[in-house]
Amino acid sequence: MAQENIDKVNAIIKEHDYKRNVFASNLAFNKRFVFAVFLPKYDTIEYWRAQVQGIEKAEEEYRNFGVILEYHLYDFDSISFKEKAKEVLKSTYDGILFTPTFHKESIDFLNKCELKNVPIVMVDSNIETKVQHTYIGQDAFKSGVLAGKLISLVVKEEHQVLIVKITREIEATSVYLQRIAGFYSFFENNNNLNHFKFKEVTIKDSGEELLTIDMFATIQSVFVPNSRAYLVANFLEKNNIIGIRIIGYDLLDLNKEYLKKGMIEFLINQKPEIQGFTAIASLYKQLVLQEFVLETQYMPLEIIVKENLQM
Amino acid sequence: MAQENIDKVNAIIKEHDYKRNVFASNLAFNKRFVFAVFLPKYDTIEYWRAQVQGIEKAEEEYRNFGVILEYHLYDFDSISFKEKAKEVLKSTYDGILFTPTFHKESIDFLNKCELKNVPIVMVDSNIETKVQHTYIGQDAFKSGVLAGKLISLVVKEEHQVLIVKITREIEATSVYLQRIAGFYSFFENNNNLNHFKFKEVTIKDSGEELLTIDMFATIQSVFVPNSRAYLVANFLEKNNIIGIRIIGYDLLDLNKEYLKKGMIEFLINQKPEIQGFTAIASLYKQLVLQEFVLETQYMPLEIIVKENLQM
DNA sequence: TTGAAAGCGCTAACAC
DNA sequence: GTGTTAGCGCTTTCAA
Repeated sequence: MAQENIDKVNAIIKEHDYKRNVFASNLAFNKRFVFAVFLPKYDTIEYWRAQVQGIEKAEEEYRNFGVILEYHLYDFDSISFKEKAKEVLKSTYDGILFTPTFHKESIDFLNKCELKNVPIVMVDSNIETKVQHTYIGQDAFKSGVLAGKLISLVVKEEHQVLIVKITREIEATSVYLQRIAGFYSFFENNNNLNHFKFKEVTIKDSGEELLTIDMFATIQSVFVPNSRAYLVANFLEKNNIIGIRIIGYDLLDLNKEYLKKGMIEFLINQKPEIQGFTAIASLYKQLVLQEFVLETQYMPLEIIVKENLQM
Repeated sequence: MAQENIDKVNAIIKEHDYKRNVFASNLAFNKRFVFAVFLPKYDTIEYWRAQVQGIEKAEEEYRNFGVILEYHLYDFDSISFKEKAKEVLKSTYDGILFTPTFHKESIDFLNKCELKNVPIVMVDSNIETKVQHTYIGQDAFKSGVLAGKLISLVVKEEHQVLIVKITREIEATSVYLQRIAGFYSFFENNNNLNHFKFKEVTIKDSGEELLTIDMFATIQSVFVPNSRAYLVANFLEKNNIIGIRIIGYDLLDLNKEYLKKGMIEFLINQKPEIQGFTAIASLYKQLVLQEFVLETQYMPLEIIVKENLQM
């Protein structure tokens, strides 16, 4: 058809506000949409279990609409990651849901995806790349700023904050570093808060036994920039240290327990279930409904205290 | 067909995990679903504007699926309410979205709806009735408890809280009364918090001019159990009274402004857009997808401070 | 490049 | 009560 006529048709379509009938279209199209879910194994990591719960909810909701998911879940090491990446690339998918757990390997994976021209949705943490993709997750820096604010609310005069970094990853791009940066920036930008002092400790490999009573000697509050707040709470509880306010991240069962007990004051939730659900929904909208979707969807930063914790 | 055969067919359906093809089904059914939106006029009340924004988003999302909305919006008085109620009942709708603004009139409306056997979704506040319906909204009592907690966090030793009731409704079932009940209950259940004293003032008709400087003489914090926190913030700002923490409800533009300025400390958000969206989605799921939906969906209680306010 | 026709899986109307 | 069939609006295929 000549371009001229295409334009004419489009004009008429627009004029009459014609909308394709989704039912007829998809019935005739008669296609299944198969998405790859390429994530860490969730049976070992509670955070990812929540993401997958959201994904499964979406799977159920969209199953009738021809959406099928195939899971490729790796152990939390780069070798397993690369293995599964190969698997994903071998098959032909209509869309890919993925999180950049290992930086270099992820870049590599994305570049290979680009060649196959498959829509990609990235969850949990973003990555700098020219490869076109949708991001659904938190704004880590801002969540650190929020943590700073929350600490500042419960203040007494002289106040010392301990930042406890408990981590096994050594990635320089890690989310928790952005959170800490945001945390400090809050106090820098509010210089009426100069009665705050900070101390940092770093503990490798989730080893609670590396915490010592000395660390908490002059401390009024603790900031744990990842999901391990329960380790600190547990330590303080065991050693009968009271009156220290803990702020942490993520609604893990253990964190929730200490929140209920009052040992943890605040948790910032990044809504992993919603992330997972939204990610699949985003692929569904792009492919099944052929709708335009936003490139970046930041999750709202949810403040959870004992009183608004959902069971 | 004999019951025996029905059972057989159902057994086979189950065995083969047969799922009706939604596309084919709705294409053949070839029906439009028309829902009535029966709410207060949103051009005068910002809270309802947000609800309607969510409704419109759902309208757009589901338009392709045969969903059509018809709006019946009333002025905030019972005469207008009754008028529009009559309108709604005259037409034939596949579903009704509604909020019980006026108690007696709402009961009446619900009873008449029941005769027509139309699915009803109620938003914002619930009502005790035997008429089958879905409720989507907040847990007002719990939100009051949460407000209590938040006040307790920012405490100094001797602390006096002023509860400012600014309202035009006199309904005994009003949401704000449940919030106040929840608020007090928080302090009753935490009797280590007995250094809190409370004072109440009631102001009719959103009249800011009825606030006086005396009211705030010995006050460290203010609880406004509805969306009028901005009136108090404005008064304090004009009179140069500083150091009083305000906690209120709802992300109205004015409230947000004072939150940004630091004049309001906390806002509890009941997510009106999400309520509106969810309400339409619920009708859609019941009718178009013929799915089972939950009878009650409480919105999460969202704590908003300056640092996690979304623009 | 264009036109005609089959058929996607289901519902509703109709005939038996 | 049961079986048959047209047709919903679109995509794809095949023929011209």
